Amino acid sequence: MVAMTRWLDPDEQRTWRAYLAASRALMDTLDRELQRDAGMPHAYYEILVRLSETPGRQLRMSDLAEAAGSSRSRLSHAVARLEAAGWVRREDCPTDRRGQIAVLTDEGFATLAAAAPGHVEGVRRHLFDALSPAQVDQLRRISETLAEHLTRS
Amino acid sequence: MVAMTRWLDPDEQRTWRAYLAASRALMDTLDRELQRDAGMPHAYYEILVRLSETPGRQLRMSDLAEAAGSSRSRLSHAVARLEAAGWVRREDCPTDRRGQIAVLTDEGFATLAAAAPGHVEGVRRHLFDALSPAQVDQLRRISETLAEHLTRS
DNA sequence: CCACGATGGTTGAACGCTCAACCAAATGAC
DNA sequence: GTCATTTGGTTGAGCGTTCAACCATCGTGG
Repeated sequence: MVAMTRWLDPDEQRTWRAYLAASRALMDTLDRELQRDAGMPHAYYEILVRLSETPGRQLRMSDLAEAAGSSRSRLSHAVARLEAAGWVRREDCPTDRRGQIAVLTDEGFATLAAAAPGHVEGVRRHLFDALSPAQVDQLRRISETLAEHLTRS
Repeated sequence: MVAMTRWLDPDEQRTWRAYLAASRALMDTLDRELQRDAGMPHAYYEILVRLSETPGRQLRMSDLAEAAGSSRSRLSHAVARLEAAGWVRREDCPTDRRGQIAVLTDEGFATLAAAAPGHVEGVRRHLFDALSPAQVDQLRRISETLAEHLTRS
């Protein structure tokens, strides 16, 4: 028994293409701005943000990977670079000898603090300024639904 | 005069983080599926799609870059790989000696045709199946607004 | 007609991500 | 206690993207 492909109807096509174009353009723009103004890609910025929000500004590698929506491998490479930049330091975990703890350094925090206003301004300009309050609400619900759906599958 | 940063309020924060998580998870998933099932990343799939929709299945490099939302450089590298795979062929442009035309080969078309059902199924499962018809409509409007806004700035 | 700027496209180096392989430590079964 | 499995994390190779530099050709003003 062959399952027929459930092709996209014209509305879905249009939606999917618009979504692709918009999300690519948005992330490309923000990534370029961040690279230009702060010397780091958005993925690295997000790692620093997650660390900065944590008591002690530190997190187990695994937890940090989960928080940043990253694979272990990606995070490992990323933290290696962030460490070379002096923004993060690695420490051994006292309770689990396999564990590593990534710690945001003062220099990393300062770099983040310097980068944040410009980046937030970018997010506002490129995303929120273009949408009505109702659309922002819709986008939140849609995104939460999708994120939920994707982690369950 | 120093402009104060217009920080995100809690709702906007939540929206932005949900959006980031969802779009990253969605594209990561689709990219992985496409790589596994068709041996190409999503960006390359999209290039083949654009070519396939065109009369003669060919496009000037510039036009193709625009259609695929890609930089010239990215496209140049990508087409080089697609050419090595035998899915695309380059031809000289008869009317402009600077120009290059990317042509989808029969083999490229066949590969695309083989990959499409699985990919479309993925888009449906991971995106449309999770959303109500109203949400799909909202997502389309939001995306079109954003895409428009981003190309104007 | 020619000089100059704009356009079309490519290239190579640097960088980030993915994938699979790998090691070490923890956990659980017997 | 010992062995197998799972978990935590790293590594290196291969690939795709970016950025800046570059070359060739086109179009235009003078």
